Amino acid sequence: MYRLTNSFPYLLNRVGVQMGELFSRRIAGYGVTLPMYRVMAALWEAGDQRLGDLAAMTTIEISTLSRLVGEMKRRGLVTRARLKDNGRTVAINLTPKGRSLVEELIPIAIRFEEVAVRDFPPKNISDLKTILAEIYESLKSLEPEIEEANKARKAAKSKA
Amino acid sequence: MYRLTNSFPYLLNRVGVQMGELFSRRIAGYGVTLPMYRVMAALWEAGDQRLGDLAAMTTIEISTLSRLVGEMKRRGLVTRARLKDNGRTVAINLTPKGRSLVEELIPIAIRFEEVAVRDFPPKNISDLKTILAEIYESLKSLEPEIEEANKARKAAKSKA
DNA sequence: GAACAATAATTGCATTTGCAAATATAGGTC
DNA sequence: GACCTATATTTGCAAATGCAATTATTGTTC
Repeated sequence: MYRLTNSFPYLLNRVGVQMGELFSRRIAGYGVTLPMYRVMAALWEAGDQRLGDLAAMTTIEISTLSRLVGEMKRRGLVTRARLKDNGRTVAINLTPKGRSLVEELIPIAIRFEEVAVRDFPPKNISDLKTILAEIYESLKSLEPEIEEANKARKAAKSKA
Repeated sequence: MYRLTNSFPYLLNRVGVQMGELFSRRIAGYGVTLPMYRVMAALWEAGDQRLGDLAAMTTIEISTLSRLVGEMKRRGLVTRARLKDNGRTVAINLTPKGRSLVEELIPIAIRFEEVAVRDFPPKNISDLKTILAEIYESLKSLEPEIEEANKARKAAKSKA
């Protein structure tokens, strides 16, 4: 018998939402939101990102991210500039201010993660991380059947 | 060296967002959103929920959920009624229409989960689920230090 | 090199979200 | 049983979100 509360997406989402919520509250005093932190931490790891890449990296929808980066630029946390050699794209980077801020926040993120995983052997956690990364990749294989299902429905509708 | 992309919340969030996005698209043809599915699946598992309990179960913020349930009632998917014996609370349930709809959608959710986990031995997946459930519980222990950190900041500020 | 297609980012607009305040009801307390 | 407090839900309002359309630039074809 299926139970939502034992399903993988449910368990996943619940932890994700909750950790996000707690972390948001923890960093609110620094004047940044969770999505802002994610952007800064992504840039800290790999700077000079284009908007689209940053969107893929952070799983933030691109138009949302465009505006978010705009706000962060206004606040002096990041730079954004069209490239000389390819004016379609834009390069986003941390400012020194953004860098020093994210370097204050990262230890808090590390602390949160430690608390989350402390009851489990490191091996389990690293396995878990590997599984999560691989599942992410394997989700791509669902794309075709989504299209197909929707196409089928559409066809049925236009016939009706 | 810390890397966002190897952090637990990052890997978690990414899979959660992506699965949600794909599932949303898959069920869009049925005229329901992902949050609506979650509410229906929660009620299918355990009906006659109060709003607050349903919020806790689904990790949907309570005011958002209040409106969502209102919309779902308008669409004939759920019932909502103040209790006779305790008029503060409301009882939310699936209608027959909501029930038959969610029973169409659950197999799709099962299918998605199967695809997600098919590359791993069941033992690993059940371990993973256990870990996720336990992590969720252990997050509660972060609450006090969030309060404390914010209190400390506040005190420092008022002194300045 | 003009016209068209493809890629990248931004913006308009309607919807969704979440905090805080308001409302509704129940449970003490004197 | 009036008054205060606690609990549960809803609503006002401002901010965030995401789709679709638009803008900007590059690449391709003739």
